[in-house]
Amino acid sequence: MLKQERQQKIVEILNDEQKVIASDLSLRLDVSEDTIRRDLKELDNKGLIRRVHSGALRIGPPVEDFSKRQDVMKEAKQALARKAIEFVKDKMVILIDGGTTNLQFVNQLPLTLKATIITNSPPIAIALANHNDVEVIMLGGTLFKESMVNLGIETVEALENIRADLYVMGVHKIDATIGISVPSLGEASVKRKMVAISNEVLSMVTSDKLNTFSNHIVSPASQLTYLITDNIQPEVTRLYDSQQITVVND
Amino acid sequence: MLKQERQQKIVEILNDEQKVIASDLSLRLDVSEDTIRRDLKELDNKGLIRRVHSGALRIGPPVEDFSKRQDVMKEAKQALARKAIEFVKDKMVILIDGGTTNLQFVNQLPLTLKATIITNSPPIAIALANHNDVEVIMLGGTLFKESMVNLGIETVEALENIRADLYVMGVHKIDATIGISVPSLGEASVKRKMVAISNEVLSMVTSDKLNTFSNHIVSPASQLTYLITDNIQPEVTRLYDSQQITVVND
DNA sequence: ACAAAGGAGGCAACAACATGCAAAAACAGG
DNA sequence: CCTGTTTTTGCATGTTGTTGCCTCCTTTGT
Repeated sequence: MLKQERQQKIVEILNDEQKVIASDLSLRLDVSEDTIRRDLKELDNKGLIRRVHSGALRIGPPVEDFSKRQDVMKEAKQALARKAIEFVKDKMVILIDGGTTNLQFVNQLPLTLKATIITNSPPIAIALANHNDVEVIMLGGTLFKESMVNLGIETVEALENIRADLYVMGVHKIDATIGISVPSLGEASVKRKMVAISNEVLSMVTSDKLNTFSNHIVSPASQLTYLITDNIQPEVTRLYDSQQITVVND
Repeated sequence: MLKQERQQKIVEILNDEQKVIASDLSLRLDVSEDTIRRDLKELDNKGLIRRVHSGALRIGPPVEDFSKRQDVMKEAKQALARKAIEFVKDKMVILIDGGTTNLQFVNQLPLTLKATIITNSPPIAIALANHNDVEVIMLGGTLFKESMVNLGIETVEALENIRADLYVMGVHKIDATIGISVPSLGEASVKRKMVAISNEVLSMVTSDKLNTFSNHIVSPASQLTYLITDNIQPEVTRLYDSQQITVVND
């Protein structure tokens, strides 16, 4: 039995029975109590359950869908996504394009979120299928299979009639002076348009992508409103700060 | 076995079983675990699956009833799909909308197929991610989560400029005299448009859908070019045959 | 306060993983 | 048809993740 599977089961049990005892789980799931405790600790850290002595309690009335919250990403990326979530408010119109980090981001969105989400990435759309109060608008185009996003003039044209509160941009490469760049022309033009029609732009960037660049420039870094990163070097922060970008570190 | 083929299979298995273990896949697909891991990594990067330690998880699970329908009459649907494949030739422009039967259909398409496939269903687009010689064009719209298709005026408008050789229509209900009908208005208008711009129309219909109808009529049955069914009653066949529809039974 | 149960942290065993490399297969161009 | 190149694969290497056990500490209930 997979670890994730086991943790999912714990949450499910907790949804039915509202309290859970570690020693009991150990028998039911056929692992040691130590493992159960570690599971409970992890789930508590994610905010999915509330740990108490001898077991755990259900966190609240809303039934959490666990499958949307699996921990697959590296600690760094998880932290980034969690930070980014804070900038999302109900009733927003949010534009999201592709990328693994963005996918993790939508997986972290609360199921109770009420919003309109516009995306050109089929995997992102599917990941939002369980969010009942999110209206998903899919942008058409030619499927670019490398990164699973729809691109093309149709995509750009469809964006003409749209205004978004927040654009969550997937970033391949970023350099404080050169700007944000991608390896393909099609992606660049769509992203550029998305920046143009959005009030604020947010990007989650792991530190390995900082200070790198590719051949197609999307926009200067200064177009970013929020830069979520796990970088700790203060000079990098200053570099972006000086461009009026809100930098969020861990 | 080709790499693409293998990855395709992994996604399929994951659709059925919602979890997958690397060592298990290694046996089932008869390649080393290293290769499986590389596959999982690639698929994860594309956002098609979610990697976890020791295996991978399905990205969904998609909408509850959508995934439930997956199992129902699966055998029958696969059989129909196999029959339908014969009508697909290289270089065709094929229009496909949603539905589990249609999903089975694209899963059966040979990886070597060279074609343009236009769809308003994100799961269908994703299922085609490994077909290197298929250009996938995704139609935008508002995601209708019940059946996982994009609908709306944008969708209909995008179809204006398109002509297709073959439309593979997902059918909820069909009656020889009443025609083809669906439960929602949005679906009806998109399907109607799709019929209008396609040279030929093919539908796979399991026998339980024959002689049933819903409230929104798409078109008379006579619009169908091919009707693939597992029905064995000759009088039903005659009924459709008399409308110049090519009926294919098992 | 004391005994019993629960929990934290360290450790070892084992499984799963990433990476580099070389052989084999598929491919492209002449 | 042959040759050089790229892709794919399996293996060997060292690394990381997961689990159970152990010890020592903390909480709980009486």
